[in-house]
Amino acid sequence: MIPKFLNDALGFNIHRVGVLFRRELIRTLAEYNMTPEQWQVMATLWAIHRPLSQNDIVKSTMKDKPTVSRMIQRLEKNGWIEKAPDRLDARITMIQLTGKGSSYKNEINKKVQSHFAKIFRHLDEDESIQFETTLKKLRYLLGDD
Amino acid sequence: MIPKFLNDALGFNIHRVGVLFRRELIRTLAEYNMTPEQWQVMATLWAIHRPLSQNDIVKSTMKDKPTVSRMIQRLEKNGWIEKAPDRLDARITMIQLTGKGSSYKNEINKKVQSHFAKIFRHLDEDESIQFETTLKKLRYLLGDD
DNA sequence: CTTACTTACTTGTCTAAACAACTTTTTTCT
DNA sequence: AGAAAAAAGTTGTTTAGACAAGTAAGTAAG
Repeated sequence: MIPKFLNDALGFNIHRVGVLFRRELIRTLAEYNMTPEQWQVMATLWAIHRPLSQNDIVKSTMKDKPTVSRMIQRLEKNGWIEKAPDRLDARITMIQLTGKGSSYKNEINKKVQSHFAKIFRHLDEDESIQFETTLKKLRYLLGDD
Repeated sequence: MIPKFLNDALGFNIHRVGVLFRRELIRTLAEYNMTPEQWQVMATLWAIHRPLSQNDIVKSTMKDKPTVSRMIQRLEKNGWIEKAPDRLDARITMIQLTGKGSSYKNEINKKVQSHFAKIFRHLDEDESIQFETTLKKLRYLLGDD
């Protein structure tokens, strides 16, 4: 049984660390005019190597449809991606990287990687693994599939 | 569907758990027409037992001045708090609970407590403590005072 | 076939975070 | 005392999340 004060502290600290983490990432990505959330979408496209429907992006990013819809509009406006209607199903909009979108993959990912690494190199391996395990358990408990 | 490197990134998981946690809290608080962020401000006022300046709230909630300014406007509009100018320093706006704001303390906090408890009772005590320790270390590393 | 349902996506509204720029009031410095 | 700096709040703009409601296209069922 976890003491009441600890429950509070856990919820509070998770949120607080998440906020701090995001704030640093904002500054890391600012020079590319890209937000952490947009990076998340780009990282998915970079990883999968093929066009994805908006709905695929909804599923893989844990964002809702309106949020993805508007993020896609902004990524398109900034020239990172482009939309193409699906040939077989007119409801579907496929999203693919532009030349610019593809070309920045390594540069941006390298910066983000070192942003992550800068923080986590201070944790030893056991601690990282344990932390990760608990996070994944929490994700599961919170119904994240 | 989530790219593996992303799924494995600690930073990503921290954020994801934070988002899931907040989502549940939104539903817990919806019946009071209160957001998790507004609850955070109310919880601070409930805990301190005396009026706070907006700047005190800025410091204790890790939010910036514009965010707090507008949150205070909404909390006031919904009758949870009221503003009063400071007698000695005309720059300062003191924030205090209304009767309504005070009266809901126990009811709302109880709901939030059980929201937290529902998740964390699945972690044993050692795991909770280790997790908490790592979170605090990360907060420190991220420059949170 | 056409009515109903489902899927994919968009639009609108509200709240919040980040950042810049601003006003007003107080403090500091010379 | 007067100018400069700092502190406390506010306002504006952009992005994002949550939720409700909508459109358009495809599927299923009578």
